[in-house]
Amino acid sequence: MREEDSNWFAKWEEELPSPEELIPLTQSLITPDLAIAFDLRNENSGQPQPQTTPPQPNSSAEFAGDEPARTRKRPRLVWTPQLHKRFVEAVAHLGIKSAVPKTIMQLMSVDGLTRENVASHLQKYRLYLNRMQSGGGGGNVGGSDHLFASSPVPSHFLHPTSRQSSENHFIPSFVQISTQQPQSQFLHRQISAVNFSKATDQPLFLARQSQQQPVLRHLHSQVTNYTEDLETGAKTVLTLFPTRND
DNA sequence: ACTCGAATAT
DNA sequence: CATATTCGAG
Repeated sequence: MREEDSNWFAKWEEELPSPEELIPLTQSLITPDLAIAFDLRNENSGQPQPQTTPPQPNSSAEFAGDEPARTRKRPRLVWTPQLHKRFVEAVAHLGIKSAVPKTIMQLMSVDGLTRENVASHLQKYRLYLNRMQSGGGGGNVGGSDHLFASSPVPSHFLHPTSRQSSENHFIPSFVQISTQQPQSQFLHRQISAVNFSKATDQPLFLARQSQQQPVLRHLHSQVTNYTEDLETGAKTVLTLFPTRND
């Protein structure tokens, strides 16, 4: 079971779009301590950067003095099943009602993913949901919902009957710690510290290594078992995402 | 000023 | 068809 986890992650990693640009979004959330703790070094120590990146309009004259404005033309985002899955998970945790592009995007925490990307996908996803409840339970799978069909639709997505506000049902969070250094323990301590100190009121810091900058987010959460995994491997990923019963 | 979201464009 | 962009609300 654990292998599966690492597998899905590996795949997920490959899916990451836009390797070049980062959304500055959360940088301000990064505390000095964490910044240090997660000290990202892209020393390609063992993990190359595969990225099935779509053709990027990057030829050769791009970096120069010109700065990588994020207002550049990004390649079309391809919603792979993995990406969509993450999307669904995010929506599920936010609650179908309160899930809006910005929040979803933040939860997904996918490098390079924009609010527009999510908005567009969300629009389509909603249509899919409607079309699905209208069509009744009769499983008429039109030939075009393959992507959406690839990820199970949480039950509460379909019934409008109130209830099920779901917000802090589960704690969506994931942490990627990339460290092959003796830092690992130090790292997890940092995380714990942050988590515990603010646990009462909230935030836990989510971290994920990206190209050059760490992306950290805070969510109210109760981290459960990351230490375990952390100790286990040098490079570990733990996801406390859905997992109802596990 | 910002973000949603339906409509529209590519 | 899938994704992007536009643009009028709130």
